Amino acid sequence: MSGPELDQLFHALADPTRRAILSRLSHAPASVSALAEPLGVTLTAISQHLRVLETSGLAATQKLGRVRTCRIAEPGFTALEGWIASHRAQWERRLDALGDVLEEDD
Amino acid sequence: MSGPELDQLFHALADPTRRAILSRLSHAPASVSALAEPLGVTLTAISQHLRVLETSGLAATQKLGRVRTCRIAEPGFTALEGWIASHRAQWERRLDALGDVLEEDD
DNA sequence: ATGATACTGAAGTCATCGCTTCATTAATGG
DNA sequence: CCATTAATGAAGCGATGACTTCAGTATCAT
Repeated sequence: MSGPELDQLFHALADPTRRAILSRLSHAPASVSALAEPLGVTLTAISQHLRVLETSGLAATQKLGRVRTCRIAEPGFTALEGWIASHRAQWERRLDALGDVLEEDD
Repeated sequence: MSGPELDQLFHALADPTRRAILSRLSHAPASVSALAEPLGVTLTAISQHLRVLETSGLAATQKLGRVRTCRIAEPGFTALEGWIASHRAQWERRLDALGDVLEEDD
């Protein structure tokens, strides 16, 4: 889970169209055309988004004939949860420590 | 947890300098100067990063005198974990379904 | 008051992003 | 074989991103 990989991962998730694609794929696999149809963008745009999702490990695709079938992939989500898990402990300790200080507020 | 908020959140996390800031702050609060020192960038750059982190709910700052003290904030991380939690079930169901199909691979 | 310290605002630069159009390749169906 | 369909490559465009420098504003110490 190196730095550039995390850059790619979070960057991939930062775009609403890509998150919509992921949401769609988490329901069922789909072709590029099927993904494009409800999103109001070009096939080309979807292809580009898919490349981003693929290199960040969030989606995987497979071309059979002229149809590319896209689905959710594991490595991206594993990396995401791994990063959060590796920081959660410190966050919670820090946020608890803040709670002690913030008793004058609110 | 609306769309634009998620955009901001993931965008904030996509930058290595900002993640370094968060990592530092998850250890202890720090001033802007203290954050800048080990990162090899300008004070101005840190100020700009802090604005991003603050609007995405990942950090909070407070200026006393001429020193701005920065610390981890809760809403950002809550939103992050909330988003993941709301998708994990479908992902896992999907990835399990893939496992059944991927017996020809690897 | 004076000078140093801690930061912020404005403006500019260079790279990257998301998207489009146009052209092309490749597979499929009549 | 020919037309349609599915997708990709190339190139360009407007917008945004990360960063810098330079100039300013407060605050603090002496």
